Amino acid sequence: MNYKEFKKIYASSSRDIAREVFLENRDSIQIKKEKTAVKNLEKIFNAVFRISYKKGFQAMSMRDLSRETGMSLGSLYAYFSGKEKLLCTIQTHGWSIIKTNLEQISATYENPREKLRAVIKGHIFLSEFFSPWFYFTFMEARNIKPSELETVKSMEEYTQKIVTNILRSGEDQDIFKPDNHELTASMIKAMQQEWYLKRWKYRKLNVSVDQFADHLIDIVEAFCLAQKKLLVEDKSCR
Amino acid sequence: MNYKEFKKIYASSSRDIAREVFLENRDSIQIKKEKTAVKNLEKIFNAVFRISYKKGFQAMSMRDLSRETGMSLGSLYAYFSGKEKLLCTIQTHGWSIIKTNLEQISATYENPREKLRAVIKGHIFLSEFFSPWFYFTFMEARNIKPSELETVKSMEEYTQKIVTNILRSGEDQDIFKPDNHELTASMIKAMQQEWYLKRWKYRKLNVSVDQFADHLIDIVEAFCLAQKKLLVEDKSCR
DNA sequence: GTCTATACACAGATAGAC
DNA sequence: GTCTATCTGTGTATAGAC
Repeated sequence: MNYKEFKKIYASSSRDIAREVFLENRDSIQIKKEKTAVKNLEKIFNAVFRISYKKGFQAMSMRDLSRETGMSLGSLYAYFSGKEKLLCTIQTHGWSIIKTNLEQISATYENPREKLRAVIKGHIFLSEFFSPWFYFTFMEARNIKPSELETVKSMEEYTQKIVTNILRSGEDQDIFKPDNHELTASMIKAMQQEWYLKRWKYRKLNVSVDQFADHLIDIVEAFCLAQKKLLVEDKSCR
Repeated sequence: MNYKEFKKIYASSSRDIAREVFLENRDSIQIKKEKTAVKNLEKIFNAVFRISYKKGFQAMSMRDLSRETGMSLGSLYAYFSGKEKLLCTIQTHGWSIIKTNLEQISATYENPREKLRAVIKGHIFLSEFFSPWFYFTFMEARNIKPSELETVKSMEEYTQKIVTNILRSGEDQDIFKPDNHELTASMIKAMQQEWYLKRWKYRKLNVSVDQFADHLIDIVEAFCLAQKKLLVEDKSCR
């Protein structure tokens, strides 16, 4: 699977996402007309991403946001009870995007090697597709209040556990060599994160998301595949 | 080389660092007595790191800093002309720590394989030793003003180029296999960053810096070493 | 549902006593 | 060299007109 194919299956527009958020927060949002609410939520999120990318969420003032969205301060507060709530909504929904999609991908495959590939690629493609959400959830994680922080930390552990488990079951089937899988999973995660944290770098280097994902998988497989089988079975899964 | 040995060679205390900063900024710092200035600079930096780690530099108020250091607002402004300058000083010095030390390590080795190992480990050990500095330079990079930002970006490229060049020269000597070395260097960097960005995770997993560094090197070598030579020369450099 | 005007808190920064 | 007191701008948030 490459990114183009991935998009066909998973594509959901930023409008769709805004609609999800609207439905989840119907009671706390003062605007009741779905169409207007969704349209403005989309505008707000995009503005938040643009501003926070440059100077961070904390440094973004509500006046900045008002200017960028073209909406007044009063209107903004009709959509969110405050800046804190806005942050929290984006964080929570960001994580739910990651979780939902990753679970779906993971469930699609059985064979550990294929599954590992799918999950690694899937995560990268997701992060490409929802790149502002991914960047934001990572960079602004520090700013959420302690009570919500637990949720975020457990999400982090959860996505890592998916990979760890694949490596472990692959070891049981003699497909992957035995090792500290938790540590390997962390390294994989670090490389995946690289894609959305330093996207500007790869645009400059002219590296496509497919190239990046393939390179990452090559690295992982060079390390994880049981050595003796490497030469013999190399072509089996390609 | 392991972390313990590394420390013996490169160890410089946070007091030493504070002294370096003092000497570099003698003219802009109002306090002229070296001993007091250095002692307080050290206190300020440590406080900045503690507070920014939790909520980010932007969210830290000068009053927070005053409370944490036990110094008054007035005193703080005798050390720095403003919050912006404080940020800039830490960023600049952080990068100079990285650059100086990495250059030194890189110059010590000749053989590409050894050199690659040394540079990878060196970077991780450095980031362990100066972990607040590394974390801060990464997370607060967005907040510096555009004019200084160029310096920071070029530093980023510089450290990556060191690794790219090692891989390239290793390829010329048939030690590493041909590949997109720029991309590989990026991946290596991402994994190195993982150590100081998610230090809490590894403390929790009980993974030592030596284990982490060795694991990373294993991954890199499994991928980079020219395949045919792998089995034959495996023990040569260990 | 969206706007303008404004309340009130707190930020960064400085002056001047000690 | 360090402190307290204070200036001034800007931040978040709300009230109430349209």
